[in-house]
Amino acid sequence: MPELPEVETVRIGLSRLLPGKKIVHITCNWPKSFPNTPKDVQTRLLGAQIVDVARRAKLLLIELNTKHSLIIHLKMTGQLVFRSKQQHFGAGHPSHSLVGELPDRSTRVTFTFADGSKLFFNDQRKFGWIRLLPTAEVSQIDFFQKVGPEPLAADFTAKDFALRIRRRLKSGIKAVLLDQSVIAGVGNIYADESLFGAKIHPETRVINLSDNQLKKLYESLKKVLLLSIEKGGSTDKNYVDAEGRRGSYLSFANVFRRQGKPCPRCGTTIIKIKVAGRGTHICPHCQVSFQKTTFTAHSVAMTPADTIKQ
DNA sequence: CACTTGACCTGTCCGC
DNA sequence: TGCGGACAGGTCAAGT
Repeated sequence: MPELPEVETVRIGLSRLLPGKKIVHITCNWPKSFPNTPKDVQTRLLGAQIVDVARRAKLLLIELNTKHSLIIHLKMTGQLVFRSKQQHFGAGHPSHSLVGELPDRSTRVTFTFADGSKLFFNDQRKFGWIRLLPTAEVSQIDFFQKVGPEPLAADFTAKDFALRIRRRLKSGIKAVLLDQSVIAGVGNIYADESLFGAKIHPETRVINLSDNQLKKLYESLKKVLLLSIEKGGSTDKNYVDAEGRRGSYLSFANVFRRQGKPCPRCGTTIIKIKVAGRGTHICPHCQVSFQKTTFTAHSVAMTPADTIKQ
């Protein structure tokens, strides 16, 4: 489930390994994973050298010296694993790698470089994709036209965050966090973790969130994203970094995949519910709805849905 | 407009 | 043991 921290971890690894590499060969056994025409590949990609590796939202951008870029979305089960010539022949794969000999059953695309090293695009569920585009056109694709700001950008303030979240006043806050056109890069794991950190129930309507709650959520979101990047992201089943290593954030997670276990703050058993069509993990004591926290004990507890109906 | 559902896919797990 | 079905969740498109 690569989200911002996982894609950023891959970017950090690839930006150390790939610049200067010259592409000499490409194979693809699932055309939907890399739908460019063979002619495009032949003229725009073979012989190209990698200049830089960048990230925007959950997308990786590999810039080439041919005024073209590769855009890669890992979706749920995508992996980009680099192997040097030594790792590939003779010495075997590195011992720290979670991934065995490559290519394997899930390998969709293989890039071979002039020095004999390789980059493998593995994707068990085939939802991910790679596309080749003129670099000048990258910012024009639909996704980049509508995607929201980077939550970790230095100039992205709590005020910016609140303004963007409040464009969806009637929606539940988790659905809004997951909406890539509001804020870039947040998926199921960091939505749950940031809401827990801010003590907000994921079904709370945005209209019922105070300035202070949104400020807390902004801080909580940035905190979990930064911690996860520090820990190399979250590996549930599939995710690995550019060298095939797992991320360890999930052992620091407070609620995600911890249903049945005690809340680290209050000890109440964490539960899993369904919100916005996603599995959602909450502490039912810490994360109560806005009304329940602001009305006195003897007043009638109203759910956010009740408020909307009135 | 906001929300839900289905599509894209495969591997895993659960119950029978 | 095998089989059907639910589930996992990023994004888009279509339907309510």
